[in-house]
Amino acid sequence: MSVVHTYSDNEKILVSIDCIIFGFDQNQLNLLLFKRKIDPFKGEWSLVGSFVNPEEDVQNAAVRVLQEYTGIDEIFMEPLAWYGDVDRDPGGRVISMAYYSLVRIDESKVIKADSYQAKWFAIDEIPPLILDHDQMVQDALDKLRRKARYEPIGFELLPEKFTLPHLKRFYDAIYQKDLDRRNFRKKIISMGILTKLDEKDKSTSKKGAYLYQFDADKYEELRSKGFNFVI
Amino acid sequence: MSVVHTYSDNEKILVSIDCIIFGFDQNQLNLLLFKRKIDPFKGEWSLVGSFVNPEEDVQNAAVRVLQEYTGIDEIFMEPLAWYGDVDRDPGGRVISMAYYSLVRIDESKVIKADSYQAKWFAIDEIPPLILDHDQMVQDALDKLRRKARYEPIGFELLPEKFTLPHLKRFYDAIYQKDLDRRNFRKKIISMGILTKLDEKDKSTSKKGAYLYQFDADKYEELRSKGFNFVI
DNA sequence: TCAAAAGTGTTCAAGTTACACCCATGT
DNA sequence: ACATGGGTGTAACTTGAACACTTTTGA
Repeated sequence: MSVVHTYSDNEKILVSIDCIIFGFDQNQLNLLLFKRKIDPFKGEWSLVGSFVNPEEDVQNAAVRVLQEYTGIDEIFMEPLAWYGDVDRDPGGRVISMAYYSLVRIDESKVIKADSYQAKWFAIDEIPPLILDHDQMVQDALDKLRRKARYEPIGFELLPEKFTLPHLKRFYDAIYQKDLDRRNFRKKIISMGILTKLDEKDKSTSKKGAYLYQFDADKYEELRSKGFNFVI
Repeated sequence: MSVVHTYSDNEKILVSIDCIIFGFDQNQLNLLLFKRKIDPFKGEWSLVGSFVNPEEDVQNAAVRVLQEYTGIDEIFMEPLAWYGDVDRDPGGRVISMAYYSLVRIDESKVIKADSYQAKWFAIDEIPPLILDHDQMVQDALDKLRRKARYEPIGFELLPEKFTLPHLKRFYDAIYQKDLDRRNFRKKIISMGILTKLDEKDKSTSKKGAYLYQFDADKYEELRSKGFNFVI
């Protein structure tokens, strides 16, 4: 009994990955969508995805797709969920694994928007998507909201240098409410994971707001001592 | 261009599910393991699993396996993660999706322990497992610990009727520390999701401890009003 | 000079932690 | 009668929520 043939009685299935790509501009959470290039549903709005090759790790398929479509090398990406119902795709039996990823819109200019007909959509203006992609987006949003509370992943969506009002607008968007400016400041500053810079950003006010940077090393150091990020 | 043949250029892959089955006795978190019946690694300790049939939903494959091996119909089960590296299984390219599930040990007597050589292992006495099953167990443990804090899933592991000391022992085991008896009581009782019964359980003390039941309806009602379970 | 956003401190309520003694009962 | 685990209350502390005024500067 050869090992190689051990599993040969079992039937194989098509496997794909889909990527939910979030961005954040000054006020709004955004989602990157593409016009589908293959049938069925050719020309309709869709997440980006790809079939998984038998010779590549599932995760590599996602990295490959994200690089190809956003042009970004080091992209924040996490597994979300799989979608495995028999009839989820009228094109055939396909099990899809979804990754959500967070990108800085300002770094992703390299997206081949023209050739792929890619477009950023504000989160409350997303058009109907193919298959169960609406569900995937909803699941990704839920996960992002939950995760943003307990881990400093919001910084993945902001520019390297950001102002506290900008950061607050991110949490306002995530929570769909207006946090108290003073309490927010107090809390985030007291964590000691931000570095205040001497520069100001004047793009949203005359007075200008100080720029800050997220200190990932400091965060790791604190975390190893039991610190928990919570907003 | 027929829809059915749209995806036919792409290669299929073997897909399986694996189940991490947790139980809890009086003091210990336990894991149900089985001796593997097929090569490679025949006879070694393993999670239960199965290949996914092209005609069944992924989730149904997990339900099928859990029913078959534990004899329990309505089992608590949630998706955990997928494991998709090319070389994770020397028997062939197999992508596995793992579900973790919580069972009441007292309800699972029907497990066909003899024919399957199944055995409950205390969580700190788990033997080496095949493939990446050790990793799966670790991931499931992490998820269970995180989840047990914010959702009342601990009750899935306890008998229908349980004492507060018993419940506390569950959280002690999860957190690996000794919570304060009085504060624990105060907190869990004040949530208003437990029903106190008139019976006592004397199996662990002479005085006996009152039995309680989890009130799922009440919990749902409170949750819809914004209540958050946190221990 | 004024409109618009940025920055700052204090008070109060609520929740969490720490902690010590009595109760019931089987042996 | 005593050892063992079960049950209860209170005070100190920490954390989160609410809230108003001053500063800067471009137009």
